[in-house]
Amino acid sequence: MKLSNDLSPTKPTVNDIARVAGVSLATVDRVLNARPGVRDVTIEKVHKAIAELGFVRDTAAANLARRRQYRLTFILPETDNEFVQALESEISAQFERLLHQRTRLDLRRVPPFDPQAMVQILDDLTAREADGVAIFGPETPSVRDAVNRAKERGIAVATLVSDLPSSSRDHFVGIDNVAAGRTAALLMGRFVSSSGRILIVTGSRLARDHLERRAGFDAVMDNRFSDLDVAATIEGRDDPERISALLPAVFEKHSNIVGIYSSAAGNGGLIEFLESQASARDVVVIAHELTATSRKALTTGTFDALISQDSGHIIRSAIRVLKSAADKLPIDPKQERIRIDVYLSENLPPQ
Amino acid sequence: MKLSNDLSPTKPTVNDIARVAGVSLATVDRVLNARPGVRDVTIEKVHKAIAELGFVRDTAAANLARRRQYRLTFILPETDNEFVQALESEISAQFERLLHQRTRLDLRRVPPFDPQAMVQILDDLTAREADGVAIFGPETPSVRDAVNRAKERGIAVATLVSDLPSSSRDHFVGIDNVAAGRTAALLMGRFVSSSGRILIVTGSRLARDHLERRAGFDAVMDNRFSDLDVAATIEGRDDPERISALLPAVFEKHSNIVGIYSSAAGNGGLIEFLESQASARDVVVIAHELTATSRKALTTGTFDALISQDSGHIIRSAIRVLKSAADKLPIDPKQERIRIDVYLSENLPPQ
DNA sequence: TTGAAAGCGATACCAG
DNA sequence: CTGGTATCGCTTTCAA
Repeated sequence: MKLSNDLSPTKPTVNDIARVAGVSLATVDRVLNARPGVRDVTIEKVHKAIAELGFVRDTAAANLARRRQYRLTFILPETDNEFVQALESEISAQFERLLHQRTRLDLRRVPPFDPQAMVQILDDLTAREADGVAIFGPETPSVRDAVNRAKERGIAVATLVSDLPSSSRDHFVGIDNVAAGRTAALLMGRFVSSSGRILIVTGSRLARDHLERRAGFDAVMDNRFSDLDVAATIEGRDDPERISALLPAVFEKHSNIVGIYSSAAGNGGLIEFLESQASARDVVVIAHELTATSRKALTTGTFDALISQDSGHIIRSAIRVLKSAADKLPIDPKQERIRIDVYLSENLPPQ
Repeated sequence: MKLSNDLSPTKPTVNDIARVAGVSLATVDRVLNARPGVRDVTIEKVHKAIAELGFVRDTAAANLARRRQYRLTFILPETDNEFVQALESEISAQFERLLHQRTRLDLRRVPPFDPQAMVQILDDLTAREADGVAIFGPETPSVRDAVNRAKERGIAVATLVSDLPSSSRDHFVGIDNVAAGRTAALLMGRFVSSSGRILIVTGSRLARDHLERRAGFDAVMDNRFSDLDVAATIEGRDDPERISALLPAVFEKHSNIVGIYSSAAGNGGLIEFLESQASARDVVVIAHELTATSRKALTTGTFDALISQDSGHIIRSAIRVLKSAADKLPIDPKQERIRIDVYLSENLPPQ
């Protein structure tokens, strides 16, 4: 580590380069920004001076001179799902702050699980009105193609929460959902004290995140906890009403349910059912996302653990990542890694 | 939410204020920076213009004009403890990046658990050589007083990992260690399958973080898992050799140890002992901090869970917090909250 | 192809 | 007390 200690190690500026290379400021700028109209020999001279001086451009000054404005668009599903609401509220929290940092955020909502609506907005977005776009939506070929078209128009694209790995998106902001499912399974296996059946409540078959969680969960269950049997699945479509309506039949059919893995949204319906059902008192329940509802369920003991991803981190990361992509600058992978958070009743954040 | 959509909402600048208030740029600057020598009526005029236009100063431009340099000093214990090493490596990772952002980092090391050495450095630090200092050290009255003196000299102070709540430090960057201990106990109680004794390996009685974890752990054990008995404690002083030397006697004395809570550093010694001891195969082990060593132990099954705090987040947060304190600007509490991470073998970050 | 000079939004020195 | 003006580090016309 070379944590130098010089008190005034004056960093080289464009002026220094111009002087050393024996050219004008304008030429230095042309080379720096790869603008045309400079002879190769001149380019060489400038590059040499840059290397020699160890010059790194001051982004703040550059953005000031350039009057750079970042315009970022978020496209989220229009739903009252608490996790999505949390994402929205993080976006508006950043809105104010970023206004004073040359960054303007725009939020669009599309009907959930509706690929066409997403495609529509994506296709209507021009590079003039957005430097980057972050989307949270279904994984379909049409969406993938729209993403690729947006990229070709010069718009940076990030996928949020649920990835579109087949597309040319710049970055995925979210967790490894297979690992999240595996983590849920591991906790389930260790928390359940007797053998029995496990019930899974999934979301939609169009959502890659839901599918991946399910796959991870099943894999660990099969390999490691053979005394537990994944016996039933409800496709809840993130809808609390639907979930609470479907649950009674499942519990009637299977007598020995010892665990429930709620891998998507709509936890309200699950909680309502569990709290009205004395026989479900000892069932181990593991769900996703820390929200007001799930937090309460964890506190009262209805839920045993939560697998989560930090909505604030996701939004801040998406913003940083899109800015970097727009400027073709590298990111700090460590800072942008979204953790698979595990919450128990004792490590909940304050409030 | 008012996510406006104007394409060019030209933010007001100091020039606009000067024009509207009918004064010069210099006067606007005086008022903006609360400099003396301006009549009250003039101040009023300027303030009115500022409010009217909704002006917010562009920090980047201000820092450019001011040639603002942030000088931040980190003081860490000089130890080969992996967690501290991770903090150091995060500091040097930021060093390069920040060099191009008008920020210079300086790292000083002091002998561990040595209050006087810390006091010395703190007292020698002048406001000219540091805008802020982040310290990770023991909690003693002498350190507390030195922190207060540094604050009085105009240096921003943040405590890292282990707090000094009685001092006038600006901010604590780390986790709630009582809650961390409680979380460890909850996992312990749910993972252990039979009744028996629990062994605790602590660090130092001078370290507030270790004491707090211990208190949290004991509280939950007592209240919630009465079939488990915290029967023995080793004061490991973060020293692997010492820990592996002390363990055999404890295991000889107590036959039915079913769980070990390693609440401090020095995990290497614990792992060495456990892996050489066939009888310890089924002991549930919960330790702190994700490091290369603990990661491996979690992967092989020697450890069952890890309670951790993200070293990258801690360093980045300390930097943001100290900068804000130096500028007397507010922070984003949500972004600065360090999470109590729970790691199981399935949710380890890649690599 | 190249250079001179005028900003970007704010600060600070020097007069008056 | 107040104003004019150079400057920070970089970009961007406009001419040459």
